[in-house]
Amino acid sequence: MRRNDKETLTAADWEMAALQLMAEKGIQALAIEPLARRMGVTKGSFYWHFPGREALLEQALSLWESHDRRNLNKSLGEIHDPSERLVTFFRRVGKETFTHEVYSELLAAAGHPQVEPVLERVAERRMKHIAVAFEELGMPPDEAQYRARLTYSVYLGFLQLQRQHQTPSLSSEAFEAYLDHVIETLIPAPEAN
Amino acid sequence: MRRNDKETLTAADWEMAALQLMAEKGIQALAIEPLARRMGVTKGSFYWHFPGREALLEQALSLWESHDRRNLNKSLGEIHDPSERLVTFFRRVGKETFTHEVYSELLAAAGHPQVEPVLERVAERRMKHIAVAFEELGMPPDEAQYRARLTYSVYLGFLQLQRQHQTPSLSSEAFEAYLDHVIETLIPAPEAN
DNA sequence: AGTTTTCCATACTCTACCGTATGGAACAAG
DNA sequence: CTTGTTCCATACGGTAGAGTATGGAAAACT
Repeated sequence: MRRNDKETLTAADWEMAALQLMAEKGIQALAIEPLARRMGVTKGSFYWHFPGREALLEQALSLWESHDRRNLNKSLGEIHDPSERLVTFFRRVGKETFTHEVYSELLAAAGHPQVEPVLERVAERRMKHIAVAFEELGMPPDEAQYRARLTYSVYLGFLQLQRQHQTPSLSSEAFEAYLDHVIETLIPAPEAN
Repeated sequence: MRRNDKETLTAADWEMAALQLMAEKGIQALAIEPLARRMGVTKGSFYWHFPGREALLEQALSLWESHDRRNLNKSLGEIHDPSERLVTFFRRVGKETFTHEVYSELLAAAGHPQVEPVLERVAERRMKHIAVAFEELGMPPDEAQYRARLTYSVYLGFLQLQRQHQTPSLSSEAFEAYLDHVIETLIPAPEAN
């Protein structure tokens, strides 16, 4: 029998704590000893659950990616109107804060050998998702793909500006006005066609 | 009299080499000892020219920012047609490779206390520049500002995708086609009005 | 009860870098 | 030629974190 109480830590606990730390201080701050201190234990614990830092990062990234994948398919997949689906995509930047904070830090670590493939897959999935929506709005496939890349770039750029504190507060009316402009510019009106 | 030959290093040499290293490996790789090794000297040299790592970074950032500022005012400022000016802004991503490589690495280091203010100023300057162009195209100030932010976000997102190797080669026709789409979507046609 | 796992603490070693202290070669100035 | 200045090398001490080795307490099993 395992001790399932909270007296002892599991590998999953370490992975969650790792994501938490990454969301706050970035991936370069993911170090074993500081993390252990934060969890009230020593690294002796860590090295029992994981062979090393690399493995922890690998698992944490994998955990995050599957969360993200589930979000994409479930939350966004259930919206039938493509126009509304695209709008929701932008609005989600404000919600799901944690997932976005992690993503934002991962973006800063592109070039890292373990992070790079994750970023590539996630961006690919999301852009395909967006391209489909534009096709459903009547765009030819080529244009839909370009528009999807453009749309996703806008999203990435917004995250970057957010990191630089150069974006209006997400719940302000300035943000809403900007969002309206973005939607108007990028998403074709459904009834004009 | 100073020895002006190449036997001895200057502070400017260190700053240039620092930018070079940052462009290649990122700002977190800017360490004194590795940099000194690269330059064929030891850190004894460095600590003669600079009080510490912070000062070097400060100077290097300042150097880069003034380069960037000059580029913005000179290269882009001389183009009178606002439409062409905006197009040129996007096309410059391919040229001026070094400046963009540095910028790309700086973006990854947003949140760094010394980097953050630089990024804010640069983005602010550029977005104002872009907003002016949109105003010259007949947009009301509010909309021009939104469109400028949107345009700059596209640019930032493109840089990010480039870091992830998810952008077509800059000299391919796929890139040209995408660029056409971006221009068509973001920049209002001059003769339609 | 005795033994075996499980989980973690402690105490090392090792590497990489920062910053300092000091000496010394080369050149300039007198 | 001597002296001072410029520029750099060498050697040292200090910090932070990675990974290893080992012991030990507590639970789980038999």
